Amino acid sequence: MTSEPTPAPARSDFIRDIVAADVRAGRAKTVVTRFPPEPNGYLHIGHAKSICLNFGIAAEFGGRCHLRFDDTNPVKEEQEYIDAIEADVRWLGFDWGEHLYYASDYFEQLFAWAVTLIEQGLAYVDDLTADGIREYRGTLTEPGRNSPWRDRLVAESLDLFARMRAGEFPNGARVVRARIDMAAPNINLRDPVIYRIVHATHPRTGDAWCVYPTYDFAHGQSDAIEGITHSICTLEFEVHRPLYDWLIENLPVPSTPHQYEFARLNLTHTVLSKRVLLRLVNEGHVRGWDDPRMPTISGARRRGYPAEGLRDFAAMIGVAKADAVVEFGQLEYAVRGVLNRTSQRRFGVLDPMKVVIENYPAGQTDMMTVVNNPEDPAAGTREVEFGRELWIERDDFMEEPAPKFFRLSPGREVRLRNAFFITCTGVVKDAEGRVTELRATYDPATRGGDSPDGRRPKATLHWLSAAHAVPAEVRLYDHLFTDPFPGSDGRDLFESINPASETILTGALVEPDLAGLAAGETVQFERLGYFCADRDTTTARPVFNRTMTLKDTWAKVQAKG
RNA sequence: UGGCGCGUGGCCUAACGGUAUGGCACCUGAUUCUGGAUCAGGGGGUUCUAGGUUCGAAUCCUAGCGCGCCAGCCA
Repeated sequence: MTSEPTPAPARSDFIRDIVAADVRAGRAKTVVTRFPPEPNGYLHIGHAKSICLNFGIAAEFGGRCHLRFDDTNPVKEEQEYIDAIEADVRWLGFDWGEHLYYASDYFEQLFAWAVTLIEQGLAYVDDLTADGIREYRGTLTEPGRNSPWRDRLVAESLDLFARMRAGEFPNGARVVRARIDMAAPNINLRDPVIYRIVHATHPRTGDAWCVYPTYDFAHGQSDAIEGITHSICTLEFEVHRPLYDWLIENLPVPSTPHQYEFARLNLTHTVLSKRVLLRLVNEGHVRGWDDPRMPTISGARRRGYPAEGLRDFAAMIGVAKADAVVEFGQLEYAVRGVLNRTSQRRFGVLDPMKVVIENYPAGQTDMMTVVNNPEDPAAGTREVEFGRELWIERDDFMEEPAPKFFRLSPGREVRLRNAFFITCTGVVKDAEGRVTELRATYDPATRGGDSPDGRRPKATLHWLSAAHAVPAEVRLYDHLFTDPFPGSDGRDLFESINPASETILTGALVEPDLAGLAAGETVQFERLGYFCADRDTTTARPVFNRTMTLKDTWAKVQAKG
């Protein structure tokens, strides 16, 4: 039996502490959270952190988590994004059950509540233009001034709001604003806009509306309608909380949700901003939202990151309020841990070099029994063809071995994994003097990879039978940005896009059965890393994405010089 | 500058007034048919600074410094 790795105990954090205290004190009978994406782009790893937090808390406290699309801005939102977001959340391993909602489901109620506010003198229709509103808003240091329309008759505002809805006015002609305090030190309280005119077709409501609530007016009220107890969002909304609370207090909403903020995720060597990601896609820097280099959930999936790895990562980095930039290596550590125990091993040679075993009979084929996954005995073994002509990795040979290089070189013996010991007896060179082929002898007594006399070569190499290996395309991936902090210090982040973020190898060779690997399946190419069949793969032309390399001590030794 | 928030080894994070936690990274050793994995051990922190309260401060108070967010009819 395999011992299941004990899942990291869900470490507590300040939000879980708050939820626990609320449950203990009876302030929340059932914990209800929500993940509220705007369908204006694909989800990224930062969203994964939020998804794990919201769904995780709901599960841990026996509550529920809603998936709610914050679709209040039809000019930026699309059905394609809605579909992709649902697929990504599901793939990540979470289930919202019956609780799929849209802010647009509440448009009628939201409109009615805006009317309520107007009736109470807590909101008004403003005829100022966008520029006008900006001028009246004041600055960080100077208070704003009241709009000339701030004290207009309630009846007049009501009439105008109805006509706004009826489509009598063009975009931007008027807005409705909450009537709070134009001198408030918190600018979000200086009569924030709660409704605006947008003549655009909404992905769900079509042309039913031409007035749409702003985020501030829609979010908290949607939370209240759904009975959300803990509305968890990122730090940039902290300054909106007083407005969130003001609206909940002044409206006859059915429940009293509270907002809590945590620090969004930042990762080195990449960018977690839908705006920037959209540009990378639109400007063709990548092949799409699910390009394996993208930090999107769909990109991670195509790259070969398992959902469990992303969840482990989220648990590992924790949740706090301090702005943080997590090293990319920590993500890789989490993902590699999952891949190590779940991936079957195979042989793949990225940069092939021919080896001829001179004392092995031509035309003969031997079947070697090879372990599929040393971490998982249940994965069993497979039979791999061995012959006189083999391929090994070019990097595994050095004519003049560097210090600490203990792979193959003339006169040296190494082990071919699960096969035989071979000794390099000679090299063949081309006109420029470059080694193109090796000659070797094998020791028949070492069949299977062990020597009866106890000899233990310092290196074990992966290999492929030249007569059986199949060609494959292998796509190597590296950081999307060379700069660990793209765009910091005012630099243009597009200038630090890594030109070598993708390297396509067309001359790689793999074990024959890999031609049939289904898209999305991951294997470890022994000694090289984890590779996943890309969705472009075909039996005739297998294509693999390198998810990530193995930890490489030799590379580290080399780097030190 | 006004408001809000945040500063704990290279990175992330814990501490809830009782003498700095854990993970990543790094180093060493063991083990190994992947220079992988695993196991064991190790180095590294004047907890941003300066005052104060207290028997005792990373925690509380004051001041300063640094960083982030807010002046969309984006979210």
